[in-house]
Amino acid sequence: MLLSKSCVYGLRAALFLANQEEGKFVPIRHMSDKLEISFHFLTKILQQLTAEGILESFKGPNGGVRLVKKGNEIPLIEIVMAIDGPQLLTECALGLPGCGVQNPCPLHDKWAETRDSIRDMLENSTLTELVHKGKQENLRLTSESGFDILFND
Amino acid sequence: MLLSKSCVYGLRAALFLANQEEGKFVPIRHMSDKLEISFHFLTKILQQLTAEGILESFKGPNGGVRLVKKGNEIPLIEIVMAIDGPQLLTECALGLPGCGVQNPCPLHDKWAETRDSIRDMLENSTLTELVHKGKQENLRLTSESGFDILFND
DNA sequence: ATATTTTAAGACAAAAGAGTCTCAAAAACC
DNA sequence: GGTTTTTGAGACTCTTTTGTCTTAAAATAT
Ligand code: SF4
Ligand code: SF4
Repeated sequence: MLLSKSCVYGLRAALFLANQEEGKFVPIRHMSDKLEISFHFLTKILQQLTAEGILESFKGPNGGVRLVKKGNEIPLIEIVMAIDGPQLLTECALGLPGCGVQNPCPLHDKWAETRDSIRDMLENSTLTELVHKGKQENLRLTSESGFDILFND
Repeated sequence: MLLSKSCVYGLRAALFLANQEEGKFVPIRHMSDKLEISFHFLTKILQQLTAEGILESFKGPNGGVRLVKKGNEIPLIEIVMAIDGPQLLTECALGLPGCGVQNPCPLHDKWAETRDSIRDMLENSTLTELVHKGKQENLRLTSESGFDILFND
């Protein structure tokens, strides 16, 4: 898998938050219900995002979690870096240690292209952008079986 | 990681074989030594490739393993499919089950592009192609620490 | 103050991936 | 025939990822 499960869940939660009223704290429980992710697992993941300064949290009633920046200022790459780290963009297809431009393996050129296209995708898509696209096209964020349309609900 | 460890090892071994005299059986032990991969682990992986008809094996002295087809007829994708299966090209970035064109998630378009670029890379590079590139540019296939240059050795 | 709601932290368990080991089976050589 | 060399098959262990659970701490409300 390109992204870890944690990262995918983090992205889904971030998209969910970007679709909420700005500045409002959203309880993790609410998100875990809507997104069909284990509450405790999601909590752990969002704690990482909080630690990285992407989310702010607030305890107690009316508490929850919210985006620090506006959704249109957060490219997907920020979330991916916070959870999966930079390996995705530094690691190589053949998994050789110490790979680099100065001593590349035979796959380097093609892989570098591909990696760039992955980076482009993650850098040039913001949360808000995807949310808007989701609303316009009535897309879903949860599983097929869930019938729980995130956008426009 | 994009590819599993098994898949990476399988690819490295396949490149190694493509660089050997055509039709010669190469003992797995020899490869595991050269490529710095655990013999038993590599054996298990190559057994998969044999089961998939990508390799032929022969037991006993002078036995070993060899490519069924010529290296220039084997795109990387064949090895990847044999070991990691088709998930890489069917799975989605957000990991939603039942994803598809008819009911896509908001990331679909950009991810589909990226996935295509991965498929292109794997379909349009043959083993021989990479071996030639490796020879021309004196590239390596093993780790930095190993100093064990595969090509031209 | 006390009870309630929420995140924080971390122990714990289950599942998957990576790697090791043992023994069997086939082929060759003597 | 017996020994050696090799792959085949599968049990087993170790590690990482994924997921669950428990307890603490902060905030609120009554
Ligand atoms: S040289 Fe390029 S393709 Fe090879 S391991 Fe390094 S980054 Fe990956
Ligand atoms: S719709 Fe596209 S991006 Fe979304 S899960 Fe399916 S394949 Fe992936």
